[in-house]
Amino acid sequence: MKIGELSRRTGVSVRSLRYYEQKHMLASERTAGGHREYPEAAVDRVILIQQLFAAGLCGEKIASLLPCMRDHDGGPAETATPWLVEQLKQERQRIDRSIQDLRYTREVLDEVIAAAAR
Amino acid sequence: MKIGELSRRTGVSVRSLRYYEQKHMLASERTAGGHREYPEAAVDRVILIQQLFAAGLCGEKIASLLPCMRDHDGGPAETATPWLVEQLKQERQRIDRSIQDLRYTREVLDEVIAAAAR
DNA sequence: GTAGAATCTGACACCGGTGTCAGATTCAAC
DNA sequence: GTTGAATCTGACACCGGTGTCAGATTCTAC
Repeated sequence: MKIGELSRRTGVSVRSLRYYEQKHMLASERTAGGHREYPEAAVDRVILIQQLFAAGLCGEKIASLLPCMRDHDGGPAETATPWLVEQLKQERQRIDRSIQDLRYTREVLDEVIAAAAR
Repeated sequence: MKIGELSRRTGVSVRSLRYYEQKHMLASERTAGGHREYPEAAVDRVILIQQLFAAGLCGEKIASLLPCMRDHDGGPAETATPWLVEQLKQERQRIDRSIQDLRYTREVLDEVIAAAAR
């Protein structure tokens, strides 16, 4: 499919899709004239990328992480290098801390909301 | 205490402390010569601000939220306006979604880490 | 008083993902 | 063939919290 359709189907802007490609998170074939052509699987991949962004991973880490993930169509994929594993463990810690922060802040908000309802 | 000590005790840079004041998140008295002077309670407040930042709230929201929080020293504090309550509820939703995202991403990372350990 | 450390203000830069615009080219449908 | 929609590349801007630098002023300890 073309970039416009991928944008519509994922809700991600055309601009961002091009950016993902530039940062090696998303690949595309090209038509004779140079237009991008995506396989069906690109939809899931873009959604995945968004989710990783939402979790605070930077583009570079996502790019190195993606080839190590099992494509849901069963591609065996690469294995993470020791360096990458170390990075991912650190990300994992960061995520744990983030969840704690978010839980705490949610409690704080709930208190204020409850106080106002009284 | 002076700004340098507050910085040391909270781990937040002097620059950031001044920024918090500029954005009305943190108040200070001034000495005759214009230097900032903070009460003991500022330490907790700064830590709280950091936690709210970490949860993704922007400075403006934090500034409007803070006066509605009970100071742990028992100050009765203001009550949130209906507008603010609406904002906070939206933040709460965002936080819920973030937690979900983070949990999912953590699982993804764990899979990749586990695959590499094999 | 005086020196050195600390603080003051104001300005500019950065990051990284995204929006947006311009001008050129290609695609698709008639 | 022709034309309107879609796509291409490249560039510049934004946000918001923070780093950093410059030059002036104030504080603190001797």
